[in-house]
Amino acid sequence: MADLLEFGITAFDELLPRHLRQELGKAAVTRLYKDGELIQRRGDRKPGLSIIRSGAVKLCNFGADGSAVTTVVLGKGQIFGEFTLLTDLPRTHDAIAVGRTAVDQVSRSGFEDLAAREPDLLRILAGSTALRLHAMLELLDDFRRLPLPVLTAKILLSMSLRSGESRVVKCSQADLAVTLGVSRVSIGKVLKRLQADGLIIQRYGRIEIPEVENLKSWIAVRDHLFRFEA
Amino acid sequence: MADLLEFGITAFDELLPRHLRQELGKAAVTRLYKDGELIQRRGDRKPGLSIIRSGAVKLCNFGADGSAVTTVVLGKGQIFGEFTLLTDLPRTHDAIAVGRTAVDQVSRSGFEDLAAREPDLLRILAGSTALRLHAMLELLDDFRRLPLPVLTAKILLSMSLRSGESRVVKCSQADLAVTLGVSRVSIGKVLKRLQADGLIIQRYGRIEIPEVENLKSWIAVRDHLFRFEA
DNA sequence: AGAAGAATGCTAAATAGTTTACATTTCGAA
DNA sequence: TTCGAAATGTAAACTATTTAGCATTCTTCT
Repeated sequence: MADLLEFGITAFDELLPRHLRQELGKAAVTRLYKDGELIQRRGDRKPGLSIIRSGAVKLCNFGADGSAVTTVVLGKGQIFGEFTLLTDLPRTHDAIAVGRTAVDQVSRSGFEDLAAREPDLLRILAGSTALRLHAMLELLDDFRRLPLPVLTAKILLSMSLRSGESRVVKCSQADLAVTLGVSRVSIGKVLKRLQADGLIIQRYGRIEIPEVENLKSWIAVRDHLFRFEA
Repeated sequence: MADLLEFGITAFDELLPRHLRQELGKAAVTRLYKDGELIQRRGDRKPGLSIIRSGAVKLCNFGADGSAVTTVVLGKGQIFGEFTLLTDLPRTHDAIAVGRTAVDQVSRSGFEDLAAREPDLLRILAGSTALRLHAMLELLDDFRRLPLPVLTAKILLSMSLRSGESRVVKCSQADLAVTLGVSRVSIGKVLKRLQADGLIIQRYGRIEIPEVENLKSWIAVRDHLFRFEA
């Protein structure tokens, strides 16, 4: 499974100054999960903040009929559960470990105590949430506006920048299809076109981007709102 | 112009306790705008919080070629500009008044002063942002998963609940088309079907929903993730 | 009441995307 | 090294959506 969304957003943990990161670590209990293990269920009333230390976590919704939708996959340094601290909502998604995963759990009271001593904490949490909201607004615009090939290219670009190796995206066609909400056949056709234009190279279970700059300018020609600041 | 998105979300102003609302009012300068008047430009560096008192504000992005995309339309009690308080971002969108509009502007320093005296303020702002993020995550899921007729019905339902009269949505087919990112012809066909099923009545510049419950159950049959909590 | 502008209705041809089904390739584990 | 699972390639029939154009209806303003 590849990173699906929330690419290119500075992780919460990276926004924290060192001393806050340490304090938060003291207030946390680390738990390990195996691949596929359930971390929380939608509707759970145990409030708290969860910080991913290693591995990844996918947040899903399950329908009455058992069908599942993955809303987002979060990686190292990213958080979930902040809704339970800031609002009265229960856990809004099922959370499932992707690969071996370590998660720091900070209880509501642990968070409240620290936030009372360190007012910056709440501000950083709010800032992190605001950044994510901003990214989602832009992403939704893209989904509404852009034809599939351009949207695909843009998403691939984001994914490549988020991953360490900026030239390789680990992601199957099937994953991409789900992410973009289209069929695998359509994605196959689009990728074929992008490859024919020399923008990507298709591999087994991954996609290579030989020249990131070429991809950027290809997108820029087709998306008048494209700005590159990341 | 109709409300486009951000339906059904409790407005920031409604989350404030009375005394905070008053304090914030004292720190604010109210400005009036005519229909279509520019309130702010993307990239403006004047940080502050803007609270809509009456009328509406649309947030847009303009492309290099002059093309415009409306990201969201906000109504009474809703806010914008909070990104400039919580992050280092400049104003992220152009803001344009829709109809005669009054906006309270609270400067960054005004907000900071009040937030220092009233720690709840920041918490409520963070909660409001979190609620909006949550709504956006669900909305993006809907865009990816749902066939157009179901998505259309769901959006109409949200819009109807947000408006005072819950049985009427003021919205042209062209507005709806832009909101959903499809052509007007497609929307026309979808609405025709929904009308044939007795779920809506098309009028000139508005859509009526004779029985909200019928619409809900029609959606529930077609969207296994549909939950109605609002 | 009449005119103008806004919104809707409708059609036809072209394009895009889905579904289904199966063949082929790649990778990793036995 | 062989086998099986996962991923990709491809094709055909079908459905959905777009584009472009014009006719019609509704509303508002004068």
